[in-house]
Amino acid sequence: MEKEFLTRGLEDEIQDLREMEDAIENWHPGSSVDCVILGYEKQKVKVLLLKMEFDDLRMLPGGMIPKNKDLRDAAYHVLKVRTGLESVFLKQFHTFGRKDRPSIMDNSFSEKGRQYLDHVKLNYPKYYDWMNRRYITTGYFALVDISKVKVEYSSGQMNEKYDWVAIDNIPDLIMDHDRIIRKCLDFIRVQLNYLPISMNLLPDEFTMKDLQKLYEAFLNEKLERSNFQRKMLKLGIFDRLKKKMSGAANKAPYLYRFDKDKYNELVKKGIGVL
Amino acid sequence: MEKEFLTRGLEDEIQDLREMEDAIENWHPGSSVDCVILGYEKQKVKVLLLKMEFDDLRMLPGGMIPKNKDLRDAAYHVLKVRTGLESVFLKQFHTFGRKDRPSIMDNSFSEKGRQYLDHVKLNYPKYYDWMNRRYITTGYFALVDISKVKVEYSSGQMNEKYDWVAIDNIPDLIMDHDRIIRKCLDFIRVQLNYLPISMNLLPDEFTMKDLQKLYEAFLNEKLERSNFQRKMLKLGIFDRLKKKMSGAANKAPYLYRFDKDKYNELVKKGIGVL
DNA sequence: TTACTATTGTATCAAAATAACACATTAAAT
DNA sequence: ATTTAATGTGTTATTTTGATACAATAGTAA
Repeated sequence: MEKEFLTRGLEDEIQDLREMEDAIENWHPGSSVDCVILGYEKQKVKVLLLKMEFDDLRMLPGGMIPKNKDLRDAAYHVLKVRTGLESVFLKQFHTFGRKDRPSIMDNSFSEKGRQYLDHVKLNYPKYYDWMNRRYITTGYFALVDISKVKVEYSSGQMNEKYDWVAIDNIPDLIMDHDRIIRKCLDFIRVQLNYLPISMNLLPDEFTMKDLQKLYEAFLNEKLERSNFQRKMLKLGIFDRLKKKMSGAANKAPYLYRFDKDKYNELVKKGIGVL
Repeated sequence: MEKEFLTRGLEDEIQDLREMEDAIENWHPGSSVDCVILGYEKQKVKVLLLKMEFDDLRMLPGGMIPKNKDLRDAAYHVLKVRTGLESVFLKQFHTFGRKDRPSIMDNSFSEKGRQYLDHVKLNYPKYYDWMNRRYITTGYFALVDISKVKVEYSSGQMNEKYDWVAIDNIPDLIMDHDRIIRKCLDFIRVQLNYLPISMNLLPDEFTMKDLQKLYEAFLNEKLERSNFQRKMLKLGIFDRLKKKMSGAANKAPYLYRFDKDKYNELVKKGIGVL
């Protein structure tokens, strides 16, 4: 019976669910974190979405709060489990606490999904009950370099696959995860000029054009090239390197590097966020 | 025994504590809200602080989250109970979730305070236990007109008196409430120009000088008078009224009124917050 | 080699926003 | 009527922003 829902093998799944049931008593009740992990690839801002193993539903990576862990560290843990990254930009942006926030069970599951849930309900009632409650979730967003991300085969649970999805093309998500992403992007847009987005989302060396495209992807509008360049350079947080061997038939652009020290000075002065 | 701690009378207190114990099962576990209720008086920004009945400790007004209420409405409820006001500006600013957030019991109580807590512990162990756990609290701030506030004799609990305290002179507070206030004020300072502070903190009619002093109180710096005036008028959200009969020996300043409709237009355009 | 192309780095100029200061106005005090 | 102190507004210089121009150059095609 169990086997047919379990692509990872019976033992693994039973092991995971048992561990979950045991872990429950070590979790802070009623609270969770969800992470909007953002990257940048092919001139698109993308968000890391998970896909449930037993259904086609997509979700943000999230997790519970261990009783002996800071809320922020719970978010960091999610990030590390999902991306393998540790010291990246991570920031709280909002806490979602509507009374009618749907639980993970409130989705329209496929036949297979429903069967899996019935299975869990029957065999792991404590875990099922725990998941089916109201949660107040705190949203964090992370800015990461996609090329450095190695998505681990994550700690069991109900999801497996993952995808980087462009923010202008988000599919249907479970619960209120679409709202969480929207709120996150609004938050970022408002304080874009005070965030070290190029430090995190771009590779170590990049051109002004790369930087501009990144801004345009977030703001969803075109910017004027020469004025943008002037503004960025005046910030004084970019180091200009040697020329780039651009394979294009035009003047080769300079490469730049984000200067963390100079950015930190701005943060100290109250400009910029960390 | 009970009487000696209870300034409000034995029956009231027992009634309250019993109600608390009964209410516990209707509260969302592990979460709370705290409200930084800000007003403006005598050219000072002030915050509403409560004082415990049985000790000299001060705290922010806060509360639990009823299971059938939105997080935001829980904050609204606190606001209404404490100020009698309903439709005022209220905004979430941060969620505090450190694992070592002190509980309300972790303060250095006076002899009287300790006796009271022992009393509660002995007679209302369920309530005592509930209060002594870890909470993840979400901070909201409200902007209110002090002159319109009528502090109700609040729903029991451990606090009674209240005070409007200038933000540049905050006394010691319980738990991490000082940190919550600091974070709140930082938040406000950053987006001061996008908040309708004059709508809420000032009386209906005010002078440019009043407005400037309010800004200066938040920013903690002097502003240049004529430039400030020009900037405010250009916003187009203030209606100029007749002259004021200022009792001072100088040219009488105009009175202004905050124009909610014009402000709402700005909000629609993405400028300003509601 | 040379001319051409597309894009870059920088300059220019007008418009708008900001900062510093000047000055005439006026309600109340004398 | 005169004085005083703060207000409403104006002026000027400085900085920032927006729009456009133009020379420089890596590659392409001849």
